[in-house]
Amino acid sequence: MSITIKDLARETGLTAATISAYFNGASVRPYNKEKIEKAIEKLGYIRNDYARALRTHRSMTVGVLIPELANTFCTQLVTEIEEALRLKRYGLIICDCRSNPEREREAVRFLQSKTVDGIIIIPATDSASSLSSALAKSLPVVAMDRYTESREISHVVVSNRKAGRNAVEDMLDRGFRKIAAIHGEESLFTARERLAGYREAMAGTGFSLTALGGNSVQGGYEAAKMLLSSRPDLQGIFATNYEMSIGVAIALKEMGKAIDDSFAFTGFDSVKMLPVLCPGMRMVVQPMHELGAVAAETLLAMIDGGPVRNIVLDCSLV
Amino acid sequence: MSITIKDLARETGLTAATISAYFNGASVRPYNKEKIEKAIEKLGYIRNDYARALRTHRSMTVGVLIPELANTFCTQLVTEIEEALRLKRYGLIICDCRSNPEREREAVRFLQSKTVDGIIIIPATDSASSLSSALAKSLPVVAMDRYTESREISHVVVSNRKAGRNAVEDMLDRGFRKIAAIHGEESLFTARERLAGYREAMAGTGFSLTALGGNSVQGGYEAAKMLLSSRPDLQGIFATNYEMSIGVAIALKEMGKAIDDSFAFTGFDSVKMLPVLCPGMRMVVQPMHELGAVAAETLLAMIDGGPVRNIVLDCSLV
DNA sequence: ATGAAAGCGCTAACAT
DNA sequence: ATGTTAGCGCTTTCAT
Repeated sequence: MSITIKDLARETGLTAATISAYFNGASVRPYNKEKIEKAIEKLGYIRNDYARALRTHRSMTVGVLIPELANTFCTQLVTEIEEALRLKRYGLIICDCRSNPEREREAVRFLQSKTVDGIIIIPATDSASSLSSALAKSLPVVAMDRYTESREISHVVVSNRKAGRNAVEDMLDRGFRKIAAIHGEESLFTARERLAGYREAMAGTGFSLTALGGNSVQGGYEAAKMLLSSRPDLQGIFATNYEMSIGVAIALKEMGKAIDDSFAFTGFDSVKMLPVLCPGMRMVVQPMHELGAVAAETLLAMIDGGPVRNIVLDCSLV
Repeated sequence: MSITIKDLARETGLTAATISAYFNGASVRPYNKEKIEKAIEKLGYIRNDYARALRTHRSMTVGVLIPELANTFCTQLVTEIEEALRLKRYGLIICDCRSNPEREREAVRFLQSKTVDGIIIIPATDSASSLSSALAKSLPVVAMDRYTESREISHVVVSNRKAGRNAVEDMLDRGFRKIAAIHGEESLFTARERLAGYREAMAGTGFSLTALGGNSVQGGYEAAKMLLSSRPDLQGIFATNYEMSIGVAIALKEMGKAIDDSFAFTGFDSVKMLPVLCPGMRMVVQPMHELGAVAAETLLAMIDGGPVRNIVLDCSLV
């Protein structure tokens, strides 16, 4: 079938154990080392991770489980995680579950059947129930973006409420008063928290106006149009996620509403798109790089027996 | 360590071989079947794919290798592929290589070390050299989106040139004459072909105007602004990929240029964004679902000893 | 520094 | 229908 360590043994006249030793950094006579390397090259040997993992109970790969591959936030995060793990010589198996808890559960089992050393998940719901099979085996798990109710897994999230509060306070500080929020379903942890931040900031002003944008471009667009036409006195909009921010920006452009002394717009996350779509606006940006790095680091620490950690990172306003 | 087939054997009083037979669909006494299922449930058994693959030389997983996780086209395609493979009970390992040939090569080896049964790749370059280690082991490979020079791998692509030609001919048919193309680097197969389609369609008109948009939102935006301001007589724009189409749409909106009898815009692929950003425009859309399905099907056929196939699918104009 | 031998969890003859 | 046995490719004592 495939080239194995035995083929290398035959080729070099050494034994499988020596070849293995070579791969695992034990000392090998320079002369033999050279022979081994030549044989690897010649035969195109690639180590079989399955066999290795079977023996060592370490696969040097971690599973990353996200709700949607189509979601920019998720893929950005995965990219950062990958970057961080690759430095530690860990591989990645990426799964998505189409925001479907049933599939999420399946995916966890898939990852376990590949004997990953740990899982980083952006949970599709606030529940950790799809992780039960992993937790039963005390497989290390790090959840990102939202909290689950589980105490056995680490969490790496941003301070959504504070980010929302800061964003709105910044608008207030600049003299805008009548600010509306366009938010996602309150069943979502992040949407709920960011909206709570808006409410905290607005509490003193006596003004409050919120519209559901369903976390979609279309939803944000429609909500913005609705708000702007029904409330011509509106002085600002705060949108609580990427997609809705895009929708709002499109609506503003379409209605000829400029970002100036009389109107402010603060969106979320849309670093690439928004600056060209809507110059002058402000944005809450999540520390993607740090999120990925910290999640990776936390997971690896757990794999090495480290404790569960709950880490909250701050967003910045740009 | 983990729960193994032996634990099931002990729990049920049967032998490992019987449990294995159960998993592989052989006939097992109903009474024992029930006992096995109960034990699986009780112990939370998850089959170890590594051990299984080690024995069977089939991992029931395929590798999917894409240039960028951040690229919508890629992730959409992966989603479709996943959908198709899941029906055949195949799992997926997704890798991205940041459009870096060196990483692509590494990723291929990573996938091989996981003994995937085959690879579906959206190549980062026109070369198949990063696949050499896979081809050396005659691992089935399907390339998507662009051709490579290799005859050992299957290709599933769209008729880019024809799509470009059709798109532009459609504009010509509607009476627009002075049509410009905003295209990507000609080193890219798809960009080159789509531009060639534009040229073929425009050949009879005596008009030709092209601008490089670098396949980015920003690039498309700038190219459109440049074209529109330098050529006020322009009657249409054809943008040859997703990102540039978005950029063009933003530019049009910003310049107050409407899609009407005097101006046409045809973009590429942006099914979700463009309709809200720029109603009335036309779009070339690639048959994502079919692409994914055909690629999956072709790969599975190859895994079962089927031949190399080169498949070209048509795009539609919406 | 290298070899011999056992075993990781599973499947595949073969025997019963 | 089930048990016995051997072995997939690798690592890991334990000898040498």
